[in-house]
Amino acid sequence: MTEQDIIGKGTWIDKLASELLEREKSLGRNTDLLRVESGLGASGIPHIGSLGDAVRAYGVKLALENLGYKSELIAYSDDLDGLRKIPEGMQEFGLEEHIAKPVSLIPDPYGCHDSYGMHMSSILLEGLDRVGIKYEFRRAVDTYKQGLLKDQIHTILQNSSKIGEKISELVGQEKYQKYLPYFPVCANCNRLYTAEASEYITDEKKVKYTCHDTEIGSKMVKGCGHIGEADIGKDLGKLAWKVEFAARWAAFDIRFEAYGKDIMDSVKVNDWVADEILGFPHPHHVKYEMFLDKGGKKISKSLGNVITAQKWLEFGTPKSILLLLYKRITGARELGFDDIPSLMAEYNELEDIYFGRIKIDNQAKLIKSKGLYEYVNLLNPPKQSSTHVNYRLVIELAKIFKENRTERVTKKLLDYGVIKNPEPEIEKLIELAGNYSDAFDTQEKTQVDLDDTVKKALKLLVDALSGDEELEDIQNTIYQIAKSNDVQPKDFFKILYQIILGTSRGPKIGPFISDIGRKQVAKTLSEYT
RNA sequence: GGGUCUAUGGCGCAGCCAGGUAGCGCACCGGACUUUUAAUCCGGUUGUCAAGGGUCCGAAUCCCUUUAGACCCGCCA
Repeated sequence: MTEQDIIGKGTWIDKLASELLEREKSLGRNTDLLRVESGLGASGIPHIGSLGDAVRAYGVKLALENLGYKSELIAYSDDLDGLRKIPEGMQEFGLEEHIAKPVSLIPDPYGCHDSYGMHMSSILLEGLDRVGIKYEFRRAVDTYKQGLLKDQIHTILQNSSKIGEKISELVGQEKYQKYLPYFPVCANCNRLYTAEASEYITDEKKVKYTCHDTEIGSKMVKGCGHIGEADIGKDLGKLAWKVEFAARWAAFDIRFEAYGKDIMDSVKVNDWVADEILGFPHPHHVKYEMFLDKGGKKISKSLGNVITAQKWLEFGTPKSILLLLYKRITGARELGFDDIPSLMAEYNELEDIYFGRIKIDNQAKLIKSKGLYEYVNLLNPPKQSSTHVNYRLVIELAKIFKENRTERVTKKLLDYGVIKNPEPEIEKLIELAGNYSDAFDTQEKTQVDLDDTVKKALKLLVDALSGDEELEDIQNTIYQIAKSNDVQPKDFFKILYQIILGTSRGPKIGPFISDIGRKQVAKTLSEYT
């Protein structure tokens, strides 16, 4: 790769943006405003994968702007979707009766938003705000209510048999050969999916339906038998996902949307509908893998193993999230909170590369790393490097100091010469690392094999440490005790580290013990004698 | 049935998506430092980068085929 080959900042985001531009040019489309979209689910607790969709779309927007174009991110909440499953941990809210209703018509069980759907969307939007992503928010409810998709729905329903056949051909799903790809909301019981769309009345632009029993997941949901008509210009129903994206892309003039592999089939169909039925060349896409948890299971929106942005931000910085999402897009990834420490370190490394403190010979890689750093800073990188403190070190320190943590850890960092002055950023880091160590400190009482001579030596040490008078030289005391009791000092130190830290090595132990507190250590050690 | 991803030294992984001498962590081994160690320093496993083929001056990286594993879709969203 030579210098002139590099596009933008040299990352996959730039490459994607340039592919998009090339496509737009060959289509001969107007490029005054290139809109990108991200869909937000509103029926479950939004996890980091949902956030990723929007964050990456925003990255593409930044890349387009960097290449000299105007762009905008639409964050679209699918809040006309029906509630299918009650999320884990939300059993006590009596949501059962709301199954199959649009999430925007279900009251917020927490009482803080206008609906269940808005509550869920807000969690995601707050996550976006906290990592610094800017977006234009739209809701399905408003979109339908205002009839913004009316023309597209009309065209789709007129061509429903053609679409039904194509769906069967493309993805093997045959249901739309029989039914319209439109789900009315039953006017009587407010449920979607139970109301089966049988006929489109073209002149009136209404869909005729009958509300009957249906199966959602493995559960039967009762219909009410109501027969009604839904006006497609209102929020009385919604398109099926297989055709809805296409309608939205055309109506909002969307030029880019990323998608997870779980909706690959829907995207395939929607692309065809956009191109062939609506005459709107579909947006450029990029597909990404789902995040899996450490067991290799899909992170489900309705299960308990949810990694939300909020939870992540208790342990890591916003930049650690952005780095995770911008460093690459391909590849299945198992993700857990234990990835946070290495991402924190990787950010510092990128910063060192950016500011020239780490040399990289390969020009292309250098540019790419710098580019990644800029994206993680949303193309607004700081003028100077921040103070780097090893996150893992702070976790270790936080494990030891549980009371007055900020002060005491700060003092240690000053002693080690890691920092020169206390800074608010460092305090924040201590808070994050502290949360991390509190949440994931699985350190149990280590099994240490002690013979009698060692026990005797330990006892002597405990006595010495428990005494009221200050010990001048704890280090030497330990050494003397070991020696005079026929214990190899080397082994004795090792045992102490194992008991106190759970490791076989550690800091110089004398000063360290006085840091933790003599009596505290004496108490810990006495459990082994 | 359809699709996607993954496969790299003993273990865990990075590098691949914009090709340019194969890396990191852990573990283990050898050496240096006569307890006084902030995760000490030096060296080490010569890795057929899953297998086979192709493109290229050059392939872990791009293309095709094969094998194994994982995941997604085939309700709905």
